[in-house]
Amino acid sequence: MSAKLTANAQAVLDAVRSTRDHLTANEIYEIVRQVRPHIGLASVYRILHSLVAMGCIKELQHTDESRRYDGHIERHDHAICTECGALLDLPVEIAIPEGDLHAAAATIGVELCSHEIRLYGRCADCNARAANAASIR
Amino acid sequence: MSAKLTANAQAVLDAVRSTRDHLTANEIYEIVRQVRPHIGLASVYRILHSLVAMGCIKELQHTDESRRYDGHIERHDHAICTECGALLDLPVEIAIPEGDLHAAAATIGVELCSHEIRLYGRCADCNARAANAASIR
DNA sequence: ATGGGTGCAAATCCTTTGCATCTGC
DNA sequence: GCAGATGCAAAGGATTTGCACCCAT
Repeated sequence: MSAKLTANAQAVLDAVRSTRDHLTANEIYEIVRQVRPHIGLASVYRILHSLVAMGCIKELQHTDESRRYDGHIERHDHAICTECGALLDLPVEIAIPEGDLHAAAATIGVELCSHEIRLYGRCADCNARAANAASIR
Repeated sequence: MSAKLTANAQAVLDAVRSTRDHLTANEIYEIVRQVRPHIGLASVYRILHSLVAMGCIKELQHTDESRRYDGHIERHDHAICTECGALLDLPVEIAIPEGDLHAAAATIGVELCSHEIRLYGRCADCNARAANAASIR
């Protein structure tokens, strides 16, 4: 792991940061390819891993689908659609007293370093789709 | 999907519920095999999917590793070790005002149905290991 | 020249599917 | 006898690895 990014690594990082979406390795590959046509998918994977290790980006877990990456490392929460599986960023922060978090972590001996809240429910798109389907019949 | 479980499905459900650990499909397969030696891995996968669809168990997303299953469907939070990746249940509930959750969900049009808090930090084992390594040198 | 980064292709791992058979009703 | 469940093997995808090559230092 070098402190300085290679051109490939820089391109990958830019791609991940270029959007608020959560991209898969493949999507990132496609984007980077426009700038560095010779890059291989394997290198994208290798670079993503090292960027995660360096803390430059975060790896997310997405229900059905494959691993996704998030270039926005400030703490933020997510909402996950129970219908289509979309993983959305929450633009607002949900506050929890630090003490509560630490106390909970302490019960199982975990040294707390960060946290995330995940909301589950039907996303706007799926709600619309459901409303639509209902009105048709 | 039948309302009544087949013997295979029952065995899978028992296996998932037999522990507070979060098992992978393979681990579940190994356990179920002791009771139903003829079951195939494919059936375990099929059964896990239908149990999830029926809401009997939950599917979790685990950073590095493969999909895992949780037989305890009451709402509970998790802690994830940033070192070894262990996914632990929190025995205590962290309270968040309902209103805050709904308000946050509303900002992106999500119809809230449940939520989960994830704590990130070093687990007890990894802490011990780190302390150990430090004392040796 | 040396070490790390890279591309390619092959390998691996997890999960799903096709299909013929078997089961309970 | 039928519909759904099952086992097996093969397919499918995503990710990783082996290896030779190339580049910057």
